[in-house]
Amino acid sequence: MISTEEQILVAAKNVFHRSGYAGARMQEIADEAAINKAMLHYYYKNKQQLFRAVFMQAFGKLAPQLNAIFSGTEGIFEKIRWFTADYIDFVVENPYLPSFIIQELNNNPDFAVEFMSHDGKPNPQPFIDQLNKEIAAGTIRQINPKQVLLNIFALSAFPFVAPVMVKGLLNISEEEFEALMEERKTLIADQIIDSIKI
Amino acid sequence: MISTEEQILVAAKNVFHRSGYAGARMQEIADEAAINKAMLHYYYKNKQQLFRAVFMQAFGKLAPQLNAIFSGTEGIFEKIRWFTADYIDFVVENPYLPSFIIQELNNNPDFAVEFMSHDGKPNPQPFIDQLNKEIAAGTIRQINPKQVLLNIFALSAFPFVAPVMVKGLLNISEEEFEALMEERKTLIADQIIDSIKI
DNA sequence: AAATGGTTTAACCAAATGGTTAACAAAGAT
DNA sequence: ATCTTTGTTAACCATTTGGTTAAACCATTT
Repeated sequence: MISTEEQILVAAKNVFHRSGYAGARMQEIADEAAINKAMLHYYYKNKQQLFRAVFMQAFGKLAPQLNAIFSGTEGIFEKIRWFTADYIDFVVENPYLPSFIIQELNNNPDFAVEFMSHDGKPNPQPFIDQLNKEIAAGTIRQINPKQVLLNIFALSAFPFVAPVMVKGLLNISEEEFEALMEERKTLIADQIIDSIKI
Repeated sequence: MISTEEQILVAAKNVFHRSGYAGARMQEIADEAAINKAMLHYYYKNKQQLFRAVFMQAFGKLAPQLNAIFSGTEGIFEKIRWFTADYIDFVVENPYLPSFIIQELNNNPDFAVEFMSHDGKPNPQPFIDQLNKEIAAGTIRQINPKQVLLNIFALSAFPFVAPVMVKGLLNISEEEFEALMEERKTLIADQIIDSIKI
């Protein structure tokens, strides 16, 4: 049997991911957890605290993915291939995560700054240094490392951040979407590597 | 002197873009428009109607950008260079637009399907056909046109969809961000063209 | 100047919402 | 066995929120 506290967290995750902070209702979370609304406040002081727990858990899942590419010891091409495939695999299993995190960071500026100075925040500097070193050594093209990083994120994350728009515009079903994402795991890496290799 | 109805729309745009549908408060919109709350309901039946007006106006600004690349008569390379530069220029002036549209499409599934069957919805088929023709003619590489389209959107839009996350992770100021975007106007196009040209 | 019609306001209302309380049950601890 | 802590519930509360109403305002027409 799963503990009530965890039931709450699971329910809260579902509701917050589905509706965002402002759109989520405490009653809806209680219903989804099949418990009394008062229990929410027994385990978590208030909506903000509950949200914080959900958000931190969400980001806690994503952070290792980012740190892998930032701090690993592998070569750059290796890292890129590895990250894009891993990231897409992971996000297919947790489709609401990217849009949830990005939306809430956008909408709660005060929360965002507090969070951005947090310990768990991944630091891309090692990866940028690595790119600069390769550039200096002449092994890759002279491209702004921050642009490379941005491209990796953009190509990997965008379809999951804007799934409704993407499916709507491309006029594709959920299955076609997943097939596209599968194809993307190698396609993206190839394109990024092509864009930096000499 | 600007009409009250327009004052309301401007204020509503600001508040909705800032806080999203669920987070927006009618009182806040009234305050921002410096009018009585009852006026909102005099000109627009209710919150949903007001939101619809704002959303349609927002998408109405973005649609021409998309239709340009979808239905223009230019060559593909030309189109890509033109679109990326134009899109970034436009979005720098309207920074909240992409995240607003994508967020609301994600959060209001019923609204999304209704909207996706709307007339104004851009149709990418001509562009996809164009890519397929070039592939058949052997003038560009054999790449899934939908992936190309997705890449164009991802690379162009992502930084504006996740500005807080991007600025936070890359640890850059607003000015640096804008400089990056300026650089991106040509960089993105080069990369996409590189990825499809033989 | 009286009537007309659109516009604006202050006050009000019902429902929704986040949160609390007090009683009660279960489970350990003494 | 009894006391104490922890978990759970139903009822309740204060505030917020979207929305309404009726009266006042004001420009134009008659």
